[in-house]
Amino acid sequence: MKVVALIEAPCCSPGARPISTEAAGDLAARFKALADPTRVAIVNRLAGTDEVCVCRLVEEFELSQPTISHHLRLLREAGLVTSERRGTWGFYRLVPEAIAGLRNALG
Amino acid sequence: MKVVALIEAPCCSPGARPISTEAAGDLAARFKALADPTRVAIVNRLAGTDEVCVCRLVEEFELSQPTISHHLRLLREAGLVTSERRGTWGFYRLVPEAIAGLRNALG
DNA sequence: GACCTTCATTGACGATCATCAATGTTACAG
DNA sequence: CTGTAACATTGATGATCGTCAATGAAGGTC
Repeated sequence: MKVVALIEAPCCSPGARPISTEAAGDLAARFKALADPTRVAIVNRLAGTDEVCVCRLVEEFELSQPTISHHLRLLREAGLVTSERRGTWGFYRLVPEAIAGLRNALG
Repeated sequence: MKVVALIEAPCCSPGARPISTEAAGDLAARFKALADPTRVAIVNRLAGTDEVCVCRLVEEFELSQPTISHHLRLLREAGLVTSERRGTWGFYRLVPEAIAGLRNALG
C-alpha cells in the first residue's frame, strides 16, 4: 500500500507541465479506481451522505456482497474512501481531499 | 461511437446528486481512458503543446508504434483527443472541453 | 457454549486489456 | 510504376479485471 500525495499538480489541461513516469502511474492508478461504473456509482452514493453502511450498498446495488466488498477494497486502496467498523457493521466515507486531488490533476 | 455531453454534473464530491446508471457508465468509460500510465503521459504530453505528431510520440515513449497507435485510438474514442491527418503525418490534439468535463464531474 | 449476522477473503471463471510482430493503407519521391 | 515512410489494423499472448459461490473472521444474542 502506497501513500499518495493529496495535492496534485495539473497534468492534463492545456499548459500543464511534463510529469514524471511515476506521477503518471500514480494518477493512472487512481483513475483506474474510477474506471468502473459500479465504483463510480458507489463514490457518487458516498458523496451524497456522510457515511454509508456496507449492508445498504449491498441492498441498493444488484450485486453480490463479495463483489461490493471487492469494489470497496479497490476504492479504499486508491485512497478515495475510508472505512470504519462499528460493531458488526462497516461504514464507508468519501475522502474529499482525494477527489479534489484528482480534480486538480485534471486542471 | 457515442457522443458524450461535454458539460458534466458533479458526481463525486460531497453533496453531489445521485446520477443515473447510464451517467455512471459514461463517466467510468472516460476515466478508463485515463486508467493507464502511458495514456496519462500522452495526455500530459498533448497538454503541453498545441499538437503533437504521432511519430514524435513513438520516439519519446519506449513503446512500439502499434501500441502508441492503440492508446491514441482509445483516447480518441473517449473524446479526450482529436486527430488530424496532414499528408503522411498524423497529429493529435487535446480536447480541453473533455478534460474540463471530467473535472466538473469530480466536483 | 451454540447460533446468527455482517463483512472480508479465497478460488475460479470468462472477459477485457496492454503489448508486439506482421500486415494493410495511404501519401509522397523518384 | 516502384519504392519508401507514416499510421492504422489484425492476430496472438500473457496479464489483469469483474463477478460469484464458498469459506473465513469477528461481533452480537441467547
